[in-house]
Amino acid sequence: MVRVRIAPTPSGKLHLGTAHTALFNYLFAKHHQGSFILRIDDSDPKRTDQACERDIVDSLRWLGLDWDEGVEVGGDYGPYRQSERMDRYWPYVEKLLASDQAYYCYCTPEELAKERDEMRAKKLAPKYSGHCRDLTKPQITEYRQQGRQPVVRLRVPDKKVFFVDPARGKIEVDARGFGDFVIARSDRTALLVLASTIDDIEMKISHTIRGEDYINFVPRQLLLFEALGIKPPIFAHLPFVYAADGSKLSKRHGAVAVSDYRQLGYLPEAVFNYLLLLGWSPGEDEEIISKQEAIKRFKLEQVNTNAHRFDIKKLNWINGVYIRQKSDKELAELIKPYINSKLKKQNVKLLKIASLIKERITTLAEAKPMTDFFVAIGEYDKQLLLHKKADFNLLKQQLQMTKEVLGAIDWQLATITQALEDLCQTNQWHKGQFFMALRVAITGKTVTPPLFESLEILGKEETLKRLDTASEIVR
RNA sequence: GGCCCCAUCGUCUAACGGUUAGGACAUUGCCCUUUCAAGGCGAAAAUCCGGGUUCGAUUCCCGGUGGGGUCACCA
Repeated sequence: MVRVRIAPTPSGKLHLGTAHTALFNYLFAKHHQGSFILRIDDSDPKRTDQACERDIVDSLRWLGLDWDEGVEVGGDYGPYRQSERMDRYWPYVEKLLASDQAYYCYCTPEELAKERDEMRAKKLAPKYSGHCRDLTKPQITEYRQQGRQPVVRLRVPDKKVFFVDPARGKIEVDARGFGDFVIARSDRTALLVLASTIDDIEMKISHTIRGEDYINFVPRQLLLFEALGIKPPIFAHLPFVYAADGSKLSKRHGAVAVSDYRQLGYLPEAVFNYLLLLGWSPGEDEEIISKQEAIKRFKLEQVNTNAHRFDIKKLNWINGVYIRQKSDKELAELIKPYINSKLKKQNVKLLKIASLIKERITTLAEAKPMTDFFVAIGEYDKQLLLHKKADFNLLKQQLQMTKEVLGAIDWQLATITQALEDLCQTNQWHKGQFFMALRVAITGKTVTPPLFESLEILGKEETLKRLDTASEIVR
C-alpha cells in the first residue's frame, strides 16, 4: 500500500517549491491508488503561523491536491499536527538509551562550538568528536553535579549506508562523515530527524518524496530506522525550483506562493500543469495534460533530477491555453473578481465580453484593463485619433458621418458591421485609419477587443455620446 | 573545506549505445487581419571540457570544471 506525505512548516504561504513536491507526491499516490497525507510540521511555535497554515491548506485544495488523511480531514493515524504529537517521541529515545544505541552527551554548546571551529581550522568536516560516548560513572556524576543538562545522541556506527532513490539510483554515504548526532534536546524534546522519522513510522509512510536538500538527511534516518529495528520507507528526492536567474526562488523575485499566483489570475489547472512539466515529461509532443492523464502516466522513476528554473512565460502560455478552453460562461464567472464592479451584474454583457477577451488575456487580472472602457472612458491624447496621415478635418467629418449612420440603425452586430463597412467603402476611407480613429474615440485606447462587437456591447446611446466627446476633443 | 546531488537549444524537456539530436515556451520571418490577440507555415538555437570502453558514445566509466545542497540542543 502506497502512503506518502508532505509535511510543510507553516512559517510561510505555500511556496511553489512545496507545491511542486506536493504535486509529485499526489500523483505518485493516486497512480498507485495509495494515500496522500498532509501533516503540518508546527513543532516550533516560533515558526508557526495560523494564517500560513490556512494558506497552505487552501492553496493545496485550490490546486486540486486533495489529501486523503491529515489536517482538517482526519484519518486513522492522527493527530496530523506535529505540535500535538510532541509526547510520542521520548519513549523511543528511552528505548534507544536502554539498548545503548543512544547516549547522554553533557558537552555544552560552547564546548561543541569550539570543537567545530577547531575542526574547520584543520579543514576537516565539522562533526562531534564522540567526547561523551563512553563516559565513566564518576565522570557522569561530576557533570551532573555541575548541573549540566544532557542531550541524547545516537551512537553512529563506523560504516557506509546506502539507499536507492527511485529517481536517482544508489546513493552511498559514509556515516563517519557526520558522527554521533543529537536526536533529543536537553529538555527531552525531539529534533526533526527523530520526530519526522517517528511520525513516518507511525503513519506507515511507504515512500518519502521530498526536496533534494534532504538527501544528506537520509543516512541519519536510515541509522535511526536500523536502531529502532524498523524497515525504512523508500526515499526519493526532487530537485529545487529556482528563479529565472538561477538563484533561490524567494520573495525578492515577487510572487513565490501559490496563492500569489491565484490572486494574479492564474488558473489552478495551469499552475498544476506547469509544475508537472518541471521534472516530468509526458514523453510526447503534447504538453497540455489533464490531471487524470497525469495520474495515469506518472512514474517516479522517470522524474528528471535536473534543477529547474521557474519560467513565468511558459506559465503564462499554459494559463492562456486553459483560459481559452473555458466556456464564455465559465470565463465570465472567473473574471468577476477582477473587473470593474459595475460590469459584474450585467450577465448578458459579461458573457459577450468574456468571449471577446478570451483569446486576448493570459491571466484573469488582465481582464480589468481590457474591459474598463465598457464602464467609462479615460482621458486620451487627441493625437491618438490621428492615424496614418489623417488630419483633423477628415476626422471631424468621419466622426460626424459615423454618428449619423449609427444613429439611424437598429443596434445589432450585423447591422453595425454593415453600416460601418459601407460607410468606409463609399467614402473610400483608409480602413486602418478610419477604424483606428473610431477605436480610440470609443475606447480611448489603440489596443482593444474587436471594435464592432465592442460597440454592440457598449450600446447605441453610449457610443453616440463618445463620438460626440471625440468631436469635442478634435474641435 | 569534507561529503552528497546535478550537467542536452536562453528556459522546460525527449532520445533500448547507431536519430539530419525531437518537442514546448521564449526569440524571429511570413501568412491571416480595422488594433491587439488567437491561429497557420517557416527560421535560428543545445549534448560543459578532457580522457577512456566500443566498430560506434548525448547515452557507460574515470578525471576536471561549473552550479546546487548539506555539515546546529533550526526545520
